[in-house]
Amino acid sequence: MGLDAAAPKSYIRHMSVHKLEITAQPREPDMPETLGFRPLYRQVKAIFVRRLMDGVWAPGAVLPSEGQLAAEIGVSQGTVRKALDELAAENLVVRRQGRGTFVAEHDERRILFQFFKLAPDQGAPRFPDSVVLSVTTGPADDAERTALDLQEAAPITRIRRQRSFDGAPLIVETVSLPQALFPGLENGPIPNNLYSLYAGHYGITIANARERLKAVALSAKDAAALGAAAGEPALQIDRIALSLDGTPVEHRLSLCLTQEVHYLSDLR
Amino acid sequence: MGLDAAAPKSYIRHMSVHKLEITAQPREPDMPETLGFRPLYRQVKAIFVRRLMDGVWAPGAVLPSEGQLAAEIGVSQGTVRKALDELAAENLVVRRQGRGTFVAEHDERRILFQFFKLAPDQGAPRFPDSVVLSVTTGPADDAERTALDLQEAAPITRIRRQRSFDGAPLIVETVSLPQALFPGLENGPIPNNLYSLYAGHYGITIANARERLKAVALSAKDAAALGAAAGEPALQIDRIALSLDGTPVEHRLSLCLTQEVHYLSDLR
DNA sequence: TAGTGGTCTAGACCACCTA
DNA sequence: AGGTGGTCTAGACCACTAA
Repeated sequence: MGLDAAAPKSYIRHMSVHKLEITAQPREPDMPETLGFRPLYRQVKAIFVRRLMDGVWAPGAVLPSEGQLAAEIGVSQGTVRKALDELAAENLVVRRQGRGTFVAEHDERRILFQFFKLAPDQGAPRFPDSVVLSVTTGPADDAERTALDLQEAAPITRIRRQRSFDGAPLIVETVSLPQALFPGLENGPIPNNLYSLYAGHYGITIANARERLKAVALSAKDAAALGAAAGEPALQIDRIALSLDGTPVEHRLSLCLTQEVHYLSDLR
Repeated sequence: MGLDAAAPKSYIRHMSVHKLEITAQPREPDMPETLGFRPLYRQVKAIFVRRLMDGVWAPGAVLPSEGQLAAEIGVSQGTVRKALDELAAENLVVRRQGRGTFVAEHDERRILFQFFKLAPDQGAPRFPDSVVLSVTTGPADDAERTALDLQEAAPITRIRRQRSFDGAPLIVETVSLPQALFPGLENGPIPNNLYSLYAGHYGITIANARERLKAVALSAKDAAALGAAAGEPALQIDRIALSLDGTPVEHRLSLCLTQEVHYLSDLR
């Protein structure tokens, strides 16, 4: 690690005191001097993200106070603050006035807020029940290779499950995971909250995801899993979930009956 | 207007100099003193939003510099900056280093980025062509009354149109608008970019929107407008668009064929 | 009461743009 | 060259929480 040489001269005096190396990166003469400019607070943020990835700061844990971090890294509290603010904006960290800054957890509250966009037409959003239909392994198919950015035929673990509200089938989905990242997952029990499992058991934090939605007609097989008629319209959700460093680590193809439920998208 | 009395005592000295009144709001004795606390920068932000609503700052215009605004209002540049940063985060304002801060416009670029989430499976996102099928007026139906938070039977203008990529029908939608807010709209020409019309002709800025998605089977009428078969699955998008002050001003019900197109939702 | 994050200020300097 | 937003610092005080 180490902070860029892009830090302005006037701070060098200050920075020369702290523990981080100033890695002098010589620039190409014909490159504008500012092309590689990265603000200090982003470098500090990168240090923090690294600590999250490495498990130095585990989910639920309290971070050191802003003042302590500032002193440790050798920057002002305002710079630490700006770095933490960005992490909070990305839901990687939760700040609570008077208490401290905590590493975000994948509890049901967060998942409901960030990752589960299906809500009942009437009533409050809630977490569905899950029944695992099968857990299988095999080489990645084309869709999985594209989604997960994998080499040909990389081994994949697939979880197929049905999810429901009060016993009424709602979703049938297939979750595809690279075995290299989740070894042995196919042998253990599969909890309802997968992201909590990824974090707790494999040290992989899902940071964000991208979903592509289509309306499709149910196949006979999917219809059977949902107790619906083949050909019935269903909402298809194709999700790619990314870890802290932006690597795609999960592909999920969900089919949802939307008679009494909708997908909520806030355009801000 | 005027800033809260909640401003800390140490700033009163400073604030007594500037032009804004300090409206003393007496508190209930049993209420915690901090319940009504609103940071200075949010009060400043509210002043700016008001100027956007009143058209003092029109779409595309340059705002005064941070320093000028700070001097005018009588707060520090940092406080103005924090207010503008939030407006930029809400896409109400665009900041460009070295140039200035501009009022956001509803040009195609912004709409594509913020409001139009349908993208071709292959190729770059783009704006569809539109053909107006009908413009009608009438009393609000139940769905419109709920969506637009209207009195019973408030008059509504409805625009029904078909949208397509390269002549291939993609969307058939009905846009419902309160006539009170958009008088005479039913008589004029209907441009492809409605939000630009709202802003330019009626001074109404769409700030954000909420969409609810379902998969449905096409009715015979909608299928005809799309050149598709009745019963075919379609993505139904139910949008409520809100103006700067949070008032719902537009309801839009769209039906989309998603064979070669998907709805993109980023989970962050 | 002590400690945390949140707000606010003041001032310096940097990166970027226009002219 | 001059102006704009962007970064960084230093220090004070406020709001909130827990012991």
